[in-house]
Amino acid sequence: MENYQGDLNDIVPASAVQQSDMVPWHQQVISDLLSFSPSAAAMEDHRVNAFGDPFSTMRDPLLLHELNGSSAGYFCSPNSTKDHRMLNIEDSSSFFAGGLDDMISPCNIFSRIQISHGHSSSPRPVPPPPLPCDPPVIASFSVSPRGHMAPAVLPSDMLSVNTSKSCLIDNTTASVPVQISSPRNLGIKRRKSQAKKVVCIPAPAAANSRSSGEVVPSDLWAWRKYGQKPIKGSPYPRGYYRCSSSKGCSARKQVERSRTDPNMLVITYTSEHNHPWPTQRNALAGSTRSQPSKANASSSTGSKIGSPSNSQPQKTIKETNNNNNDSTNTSVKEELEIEDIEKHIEDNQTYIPALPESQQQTDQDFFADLDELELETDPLNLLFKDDQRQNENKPIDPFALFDYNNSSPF
DNA sequence: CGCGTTTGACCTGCGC
DNA sequence: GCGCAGGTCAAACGCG
Repeated sequence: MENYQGDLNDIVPASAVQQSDMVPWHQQVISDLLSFSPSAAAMEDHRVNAFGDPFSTMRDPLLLHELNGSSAGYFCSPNSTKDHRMLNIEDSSSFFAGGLDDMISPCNIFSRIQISHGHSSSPRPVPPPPLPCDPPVIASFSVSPRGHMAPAVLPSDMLSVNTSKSCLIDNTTASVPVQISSPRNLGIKRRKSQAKKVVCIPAPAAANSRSSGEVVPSDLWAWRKYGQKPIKGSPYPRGYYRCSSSKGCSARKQVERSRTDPNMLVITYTSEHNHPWPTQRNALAGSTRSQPSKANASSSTGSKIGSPSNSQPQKTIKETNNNNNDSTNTSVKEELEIEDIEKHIEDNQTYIPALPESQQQTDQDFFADLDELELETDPLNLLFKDDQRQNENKPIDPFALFDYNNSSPF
């Protein structure tokens, strides 16, 4: 945790993106995801060293931007440099003063998912040009070990401003765009100094809700709920999840609804995954059995909570590893990929790694399945489907990251 | 029977 | 040091 470089160092402006400028980001996202290989651990070290960000090792679909500089292409205009992803806390005042208005106005769909970067060290980002559009629906925060959260993009009604260190998600003071309170005025308590990443996403549709009414967007990781607590001042409880993909994984996330905008879910990621992200569908789906999906019913993963001694091998993980990783040769490949990625970064280009044939097959199956899901009523889905049609070689639905298997998150 | 969720109890950090 | 509130544990329960 000490490698975190400051309180709000990991603020990242979620640059507004102009769709026309974008390489199909979902393709890149998925490509990025699919590029994972067993020797990723080696890469993890590389990334940590390179960025000083433990979260850069995570392949969480909601955090997958961390992978490399090219990820800026997900949410940033190609004109932006990789430095634009970062914001130093020291410059936060000017950041909020001058850039927030711009930053909270991404209007295209790509900005609907905004993830904060843990990278730090760069000067104030250049705010993207304001775009006339509806209010953004995604807010992204990064929480430093001291619990300070930094907004990347926030719905204006979810922000208020104070003086400096932490940003409360659900402040209701709408008069000022952003509230930054003192570290002692944290909106989210934390047990210890622990790096967190906060992502706001639109709450999944009711189809994904549980009996309790809770909606839980799924991502590519398997999460197991281990607790739920009512949060003072919020009418909505907070759910506590831990990664069930791997029994040794310490990754956790908290899911709660925004107090000010019940349609928004605030997901706080804590700790990091210590294993490759699951690529197989049965591992991709959320671990909630109450969800309608049957296709991945066999995906029961993880150990029973409170039973770390569970010695039963995790079928999902084993399969994932077998499929993904064969590898003795991946190290070399990854090294090459890193170089390639870096080159793309320098060129401000989007890096789209080529997939091994076998992996492509698997992924195609996966996305082919996803494509069968009923998404026709979701404009976003339609949009992306359209995009897919236009890009035959990009059979990837970016919002599958939230597990369409369960429902459209939007 | 295995696995995930629920939920009350307990633990722990933080502010006063 | 105390109390509050967030975070975690783990037994009970439900579902397939």
